Amino acid sequence: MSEILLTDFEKKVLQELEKVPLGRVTTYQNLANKVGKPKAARAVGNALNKNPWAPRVPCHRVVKSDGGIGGYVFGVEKKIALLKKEGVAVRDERVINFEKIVF
DNA sequence: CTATTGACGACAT
DNA sequence: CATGTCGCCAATA
Repeated sequence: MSEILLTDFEKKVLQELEKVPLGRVTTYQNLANKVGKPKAARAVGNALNKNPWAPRVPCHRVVKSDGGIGGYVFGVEKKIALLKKEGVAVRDERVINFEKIVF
């Protein structure tokens, strides 16, 4: 049963997130900007939290604009582990490879 | 419609 | 650099 229980805003966010290639990370602010609402970074985070396709969409590649790890439905620790595995350097819940961020 | 909440951001201290 | 305060937006009760 596949029905859309998501709003346009959430759909846009998830669609943009799907475009993020492996080994790279994006920011909530950047996603918000892509959906046409550069000030809705907070709402973007909420959208990911409701994300029904957690593993399908790379929600673990989203970090805060200042390099913070942010959050993760399965636990921040899990998110960090995944990022490191994909080639993103992280240290104390903080992304180091800022160059790896997709703008 | 109003109030509350939340994976955020920028700025002040 | 860490913490606190305000602002901004969308979803939900």
